[in-house]
Amino acid sequence: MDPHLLRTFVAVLDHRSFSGAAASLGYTQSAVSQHIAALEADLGSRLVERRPVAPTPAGARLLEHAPALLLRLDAARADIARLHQARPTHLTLAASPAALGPTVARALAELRATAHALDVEVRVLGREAVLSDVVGGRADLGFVDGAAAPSDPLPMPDLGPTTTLAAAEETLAVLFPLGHPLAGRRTVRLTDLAQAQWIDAPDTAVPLDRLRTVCRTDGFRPWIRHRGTDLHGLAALAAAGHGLAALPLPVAAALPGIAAVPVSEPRLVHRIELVHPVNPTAPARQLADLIGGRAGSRA
Amino acid sequence: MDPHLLRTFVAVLDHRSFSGAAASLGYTQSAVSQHIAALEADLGSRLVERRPVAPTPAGARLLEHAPALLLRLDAARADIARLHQARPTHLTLAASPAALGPTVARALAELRATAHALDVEVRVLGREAVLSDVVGGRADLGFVDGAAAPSDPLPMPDLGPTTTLAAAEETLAVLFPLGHPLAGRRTVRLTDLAQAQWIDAPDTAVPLDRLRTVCRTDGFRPWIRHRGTDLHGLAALAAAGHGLAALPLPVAAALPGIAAVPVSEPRLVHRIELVHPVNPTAPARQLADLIGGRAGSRA
DNA sequence: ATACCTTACGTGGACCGTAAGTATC
DNA sequence: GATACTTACGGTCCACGTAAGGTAT
Repeated sequence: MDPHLLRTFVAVLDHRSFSGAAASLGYTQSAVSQHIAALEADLGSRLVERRPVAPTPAGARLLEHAPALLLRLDAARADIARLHQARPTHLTLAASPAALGPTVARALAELRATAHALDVEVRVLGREAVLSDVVGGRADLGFVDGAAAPSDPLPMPDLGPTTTLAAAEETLAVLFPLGHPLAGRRTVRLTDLAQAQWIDAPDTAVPLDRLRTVCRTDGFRPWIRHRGTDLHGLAALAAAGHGLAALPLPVAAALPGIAAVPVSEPRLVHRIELVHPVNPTAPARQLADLIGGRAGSRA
Repeated sequence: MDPHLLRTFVAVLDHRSFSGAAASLGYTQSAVSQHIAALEADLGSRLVERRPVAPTPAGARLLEHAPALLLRLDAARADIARLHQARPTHLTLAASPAALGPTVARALAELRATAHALDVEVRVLGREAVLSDVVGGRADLGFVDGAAAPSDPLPMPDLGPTTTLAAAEETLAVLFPLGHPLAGRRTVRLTDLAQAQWIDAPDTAVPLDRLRTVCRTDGFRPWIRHRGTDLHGLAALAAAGHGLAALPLPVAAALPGIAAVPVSEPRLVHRIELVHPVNPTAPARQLADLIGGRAGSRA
């Protein structure tokens, strides 16, 4: 179970092709074939079905472990790298789009007021990409958003040694096109909207499966899919009536062409969590302290 | 970062010796030296201080990742192995000593009444060993005990894909020697005992650092150390006045030579959690269902 | 017929053991 | 000076690329 073999295993199933995986990893098809054969021999099970390429049951099990293993391997390397290349004038943030609201912006402004000559970079990414950037050392600090019951934590995948901190709780809102019958309402009940047409925008809005979980329903079925992390594109879709989406009120209220209506039932908040490694860089720690001092922390 | 290198890295720091690690792994000292050198070259940091052998700061970071990585590697292998060697008439349980109380015993008896010819093996181990046996496929089901606030989960290290279930909540008790001034009390307050002499028996009783956490104090200092998983040995130490220990009341009450006094403050329970892989064997699933049906489950 | 994966084979490098070297107690 | 880790060196095995061989669409 060499990590290289696991990496090509994951790549093969990502690309659904041996040759595609080979190209993306800089191997020949032959090498990829040999990697998969070696893994299958080692584990004593066929892992990949060929033609078409798909995981067998055993392969599916391995797929539950392999990405986490590779991520953690990167995390270990990044943790050690951070020890001798701490650049105190650089700060790289990774954030999901809806996490970049007034709370984070204000704290960042406050930090820059005290620390001049701070070189800040912000990367807007999907949720898993934010976490993998933080864990892999490509970002000093991450902000991830989601919906949850008040003061409940967001569910986080296994991250290894990191620190998580509640950064903000905001009102959750639903985006309606301006002419929509509910667009004028002061509040809406999310459960009433379970059967509506929704935009499946897992990296920008609150993911639909998350809405299903917190509302304990199997509604919120996707009507149109939105990939990427573009809030205005999402707003344009919503404005044109392609479906509904859930966002934090402070972010939603600033979007053009739509009406943002707060959610009253069930009692939910839009929550932003800050994630940083256990040995953060100096500016990352300062920003975390600024936000933590305001919002209260948890392990 | 080959897993073999990580394994010898962990072994070297466990043994605090290159030659010791070599002996335990079946390598020569030379190979171990080369492994560490390869790791250090790969990560660009000295990881191990020699003479005496100890982790450098970078090595300490790696030590936070390496055991979890190796455990998860075993878990992946075990998950796949379980797919084609499910033996429906065997059931191997792993449990920490204080988890093997009446709740588990009764459920097991109930299972054996319905499933005849079931070949049961019980392994009593320390907490981490229980988890690593379950995750590594050496046990079908694990029971881990600990102290927590009522209906709070026990803190679990990263286990990868497993299912955890609250198996029982019992009264927490403190063991006193029979002549002790507090031995006759109906209840005691744990916070009053923070400065007492305690037995440090992390694999048998509730670990002292756990008591410190739930009581939010830095008391509960170890007075004598107890290694292994022997409840009667622990009771003998307590009976002879070598220190106090915390155990679940149903278990403590059955021990000879000591007085078991329930804890009234802070509000704590002794909790037992059941851990099993996501694809359990048939008997393991039956036992988990028996216990889950009685105690209520959680993700 | 043609992608696409597998197998055969040769070379270069990685890994381990033996043995000599070096540093620390 | 003894113990314990490091370095040098050689043999073996493994992993990759090239190229030929299957196989299913």
